[in-house]
Order: sequence, then structure tokens, then C-alpha cells
Amino acid sequence: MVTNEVSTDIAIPDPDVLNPNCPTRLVLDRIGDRWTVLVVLLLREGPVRFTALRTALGGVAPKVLTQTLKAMARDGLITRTVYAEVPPKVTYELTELGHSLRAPIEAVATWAESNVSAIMAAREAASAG
Amino acid sequence: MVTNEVSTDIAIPDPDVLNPNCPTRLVLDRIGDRWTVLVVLLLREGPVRFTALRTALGGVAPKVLTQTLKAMARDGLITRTVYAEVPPKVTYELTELGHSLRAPIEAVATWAESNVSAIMAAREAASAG
DNA sequence: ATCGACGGTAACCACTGGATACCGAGTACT
DNA sequence: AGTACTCGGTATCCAGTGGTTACCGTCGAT
Repeated sequence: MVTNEVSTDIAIPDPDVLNPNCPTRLVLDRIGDRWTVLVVLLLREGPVRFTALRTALGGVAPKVLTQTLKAMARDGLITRTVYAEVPPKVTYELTELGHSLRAPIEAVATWAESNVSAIMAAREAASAG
Repeated sequence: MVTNEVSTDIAIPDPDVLNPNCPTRLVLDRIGDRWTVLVVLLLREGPVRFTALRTALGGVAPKVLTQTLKAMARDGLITRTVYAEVPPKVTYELTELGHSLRAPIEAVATWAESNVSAIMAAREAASAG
């Protein structure tokens, strides 16, 4: 009586990412976030300041970046460090959990880089035909 | 005058995913899409019909699913096959490109499944504190 | 003649991402 | 002394996308 009563239309494969009621969906939502992936990539080398992130991301609205960072911090992916200085200094850094996310994210990024041309070609063909 | 004048705040790492002007961003947008990842996962085993997808995804709005599938087809990730039957039958299937996306996506999905508990814990701790 | 299956489209709403303006503390400049 | 500037945001408003519900077209079964 553990996970026997799967009564949906389709057989649910091993990973329950596909189960709408599973919290893994929340994780996918986070990763599906427009900026989270990029932020992880940017924090690879170490702590980065708010404005540096903003610049590197190419002009995200500050509100949105704040939202993203807050959500990531809440989920334990990054830590936020405030320095009692003026002008203010705040840095963000990957936690261990955040670092563990690097590998999968980099896999996706690498795929993206390798296959952009194919995708662009398909897109052109679609709009041309 | 090739790529020597990196004059941003931050050093831009090898992958130009971080370059806002690079089409890789488009790819990330596609992957960042709420449903694309799930669709790829669902199409692993072979062609699947529209309604089956819809059911398995747990009640996506048909409009949104159509949008997602159209975008994926346009980008060469899946093919759409219409059968001249009644009632209508349409199946979607991963292309070779789509299959190549499986590995990175499954890496992310696996990570999600392994780390949901940690994330949920962090989230609880955040809301409790 | 009507209903139902399937794969959508049409019209409408809500929420989130985005752009812009502004703030507050302190320091350097004039 | 007054002003401008830095940094890390918040406040306000707008747009675009995801989401919901209703409906369509075809044809076989009832």
C-alpha cells in the first residue's frame, strides 16, 4: 500500500516529476524561472554583488532580480550576505545545494550552445515554409 | 578586436549563454517553458496523442499545450503527425534533436527528485524563521 | 436527429515579468 | 554647507504570457 494506487489515464513513469501533485514540480518551476539558471551560472566562481549580477544578466529589472534571488535564497540555493558598509554591499553565493545544481544546469547550457544552430535553422525553415 | 575587449563588471565565462545577445538565450527560454521539459519526458517512449499528453500533464489548458507543442515543433524538437481519421488523431514524437535533449533534461529531473526534500526543508525553515 | 470522441480555436482573466522612478545612508567633491 | 554620486533595493504601473471556460467541425454510433 505504498505507491500502488496509480489510477490515472497513463502509466506514470518512474520519476514522479510527471505527477502534478508532486513537489518536484515546484523545483521545475524554479528552474524554469527565466533567470535562476543564469544566476547559478554566474555564481560558479564565487560570491557576486547585486549590481554585478544585474549588469551581467543584461539589464534585468531590479525588482525581478530581487524576486529571483529571494526565491533562490528561500529554497536554499544561495546565501545572501550583507556588509555593513556604505555604499551598501550585498553578495550572493551558491550554497552546497546550489553547487549541486551546477552539473545538471551546465548540461543544459552546453546542450543549448551545441544545438542553437540546429534550432535556429529549424525555426527559419518553419517560418520560410 | 575579436573578443578582447570585455569591459563589463564581470568576466564573461566561456559559454555565451550569459551573453544577452546570444541566441542561446532563446533556447533557455524554451527550456524554461513550464511544459516543454515535461513533454520531452513524456515523449521518451514514443509518439503520444494530444489528449494523452494533456491528461498526463495534469490538466494543462489546451491552448497552452497547443502553444507549447507548436513552439517545440517549430524549433525542430518534435514532429506532429495527423491521421486522416475520425475522430481526429494527432501524435507528437521526439525528433533526433528532441531526443538529444533528453539527457540534459533528465539530469535536471533527477536532480529535482533527489533534492526536493532539501528544498522543501529550506523553504519551511525560511517561512518558519 | 442527437450525442459523443478528438483536437483543437476564441474570448476573456490573472499573475508574473518588466520598465521607470524614487529612496536612504554616507562619502567625496566644490 | 550643499550637492551629486554609489549601491541595493522598494513602489508603481504596464505588458505579455499562462490559465480557464466555452465552443467548433467531422463523422460514427445510438
